[in-house]
Amino acid sequence: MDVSWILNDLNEPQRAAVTAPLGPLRVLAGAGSGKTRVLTRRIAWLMAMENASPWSILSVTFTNKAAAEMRGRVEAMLEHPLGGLWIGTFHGIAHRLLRQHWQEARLPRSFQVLDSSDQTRLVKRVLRDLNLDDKKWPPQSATHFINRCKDDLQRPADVIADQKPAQRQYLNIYTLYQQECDRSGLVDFGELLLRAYELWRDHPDLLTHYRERFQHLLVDEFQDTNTIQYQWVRLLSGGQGDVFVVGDDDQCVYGFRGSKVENIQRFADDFPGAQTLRLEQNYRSTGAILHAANALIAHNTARLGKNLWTDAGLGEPIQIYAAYTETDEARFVVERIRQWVEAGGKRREAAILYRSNAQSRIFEETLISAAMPYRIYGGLRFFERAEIKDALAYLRLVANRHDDPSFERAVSTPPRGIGERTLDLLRNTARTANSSLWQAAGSLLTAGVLGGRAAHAVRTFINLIEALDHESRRLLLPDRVAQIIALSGLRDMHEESKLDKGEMRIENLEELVSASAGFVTQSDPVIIGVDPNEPDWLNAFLTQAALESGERQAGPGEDCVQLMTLHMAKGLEFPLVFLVGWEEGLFPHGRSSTEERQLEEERRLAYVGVTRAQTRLYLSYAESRRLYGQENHPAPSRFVGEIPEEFIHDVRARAKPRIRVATAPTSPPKPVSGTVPAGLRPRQRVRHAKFGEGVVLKVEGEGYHTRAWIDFPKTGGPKWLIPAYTKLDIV
DNA sequence: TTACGCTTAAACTTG
DNA sequence: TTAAGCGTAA
Repeated sequence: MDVSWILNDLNEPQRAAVTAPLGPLRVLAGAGSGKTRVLTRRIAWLMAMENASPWSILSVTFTNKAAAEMRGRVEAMLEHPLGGLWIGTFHGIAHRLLRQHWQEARLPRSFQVLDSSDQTRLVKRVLRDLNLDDKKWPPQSATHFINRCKDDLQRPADVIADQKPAQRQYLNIYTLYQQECDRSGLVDFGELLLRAYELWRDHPDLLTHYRERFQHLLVDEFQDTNTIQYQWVRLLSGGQGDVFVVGDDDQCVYGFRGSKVENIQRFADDFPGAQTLRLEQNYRSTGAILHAANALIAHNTARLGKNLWTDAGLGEPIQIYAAYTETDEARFVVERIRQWVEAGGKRREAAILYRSNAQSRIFEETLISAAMPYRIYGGLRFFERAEIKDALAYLRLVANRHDDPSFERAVSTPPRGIGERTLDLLRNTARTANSSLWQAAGSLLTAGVLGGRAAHAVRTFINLIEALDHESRRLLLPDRVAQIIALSGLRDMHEESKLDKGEMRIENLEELVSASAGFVTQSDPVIIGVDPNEPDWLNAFLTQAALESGERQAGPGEDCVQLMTLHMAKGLEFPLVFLVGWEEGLFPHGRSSTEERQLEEERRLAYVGVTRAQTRLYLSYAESRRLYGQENHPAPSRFVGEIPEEFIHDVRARAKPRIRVATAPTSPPKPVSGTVPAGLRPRQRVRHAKFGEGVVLKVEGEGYHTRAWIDFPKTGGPKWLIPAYTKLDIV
């Protein structure tokens, strides 16, 4: 059988990975080494050569974007649709399982998915119920505690009761929070994974069924898995079988949300017979950029070890700019982008990458005054906007009266005369009766305990929701959404608003209507798990809204400079990259610089940043920075000092020696391999791709400025070559 | 009950 | 600096 269409344009290690025999396999894929390509080709290989049906393949990614891309690439390659092939995020797949087996998972049939802000609201309510001061017990910390427990497979009963009273209190919060969720049929993101795990753990028959079905398991970005995701993979595969995981331990930058770099490291122990392959050839960056990245990451300990190399020449040196102030830094960056564009480059080829979102403002201002189009990624996403959340609260309440977080939100927007006092009464009633707020409202009305004005307001609200449901029930989803937005009074509220934001909010609400229309036309009922005969589109749409909080960046074609955090840049590449704000306290972030573990994560982030660049890379820091209204004089980041001098060009002379902050146990940078200008001596024999073998006659200059007079007897005599720009192999 | 001015605190982020 | 959260006035 002809498999060249799968294997052509793959290098040797890539080919080895794609064609590896079935069994546990770990592919350590460095930045820019063709990771996604290997994954998609592996799927094609399984189907072509291992006779795998699409039905038997499960491919897991972390983001919806990655899942969509993977699906698209596989479909394009195989030229037919892939019914039965599951490609999705961990959460998406878990959700699908729970919809299918809601009874075994002990969930109500129409359970709702909570997104993180819903979760925070619910936690706040629990804090109030427990009479806890949210100064002393920040809702964020409580939420974090709950999520970390779930990430680590711990139900409240499994949490080891610590002596520390703080732990105890958080455990109380967790317990009550979970009771609330269970009572209202609400499932947060961590719960999706935990329930799906327990579903299999507690139902061996189901587990067997899925083990038999999914013979081939593929996991992308394995370094970012947390404990439960890792255990879920183990459970499904039974510790053996065909498990193909791809990742790069040097790019694990999500430790703060539970991902464990150890998972990729211990894979070989937990999956007996596991093979490891390394993809180390980089197709993205120049030699100088790669050497710098290698040297930087070599300061981390506990790595699996990997050295990226490239065929490309050394390229330009990395340019470091020591700015006077943050304003000067921004001015410098924008000026260099202007030059890039003048020289024929595209604006979209330039990326400004920073550690934290607060840094974007100054660049934004500078870009505006330079009249240069730009796009900032990140920030508020579509489904997280307040006006959208308001509308969703009404939709959810229509779908499920007992959704308390939505009740609370809808009842007070737009203001309708139901305030804190009445709400408190509702909450107390609901808590004592162990019922939802909706039920509490009903019983308070019949009991006649509410004052005249409050009673009227509550009754109006109840009637409104009932009316929204009845009058829109027969409509198609988009019409239904539109009607609910209109009748809820949300639309009027924004129309009457004097702020100019009102107009934009109405546009967003309209966008929500078209999003629902698009959802209906584009979704396959089977994939999203609704009954094709009697589709509950509203519920499915609401789930989608929580699960995919909207990566709908207004994308159309204007040529824009790209601004984003280093985290968001993972997986992307740009010809021209600016890594800004490399200052102690900012990067590494002040909260991370004390603990070695966190510091290493920061360094991995630096590594991710450097390896985003294809041809030209700038690093910059400000000697003086105004931060939170205060003047600061930070030291340059220790990471600057970890990049070898020989790959650096200083745009402005800096004070030397370069500051090297002593870091605890670090291994010395490994010697760089490949095309280093050093090491050329007269009489040395070298090989050049075009001119063949030659002999070095004379070497002039040092480091970047080395040039060599080399005699190529077979191809027309001696030539001046600059090792920085051409690849020379020493024979 | 709602609206406005003062105090406070400040990472990264996918589902 | 700025955005969000809280206390007080209307």
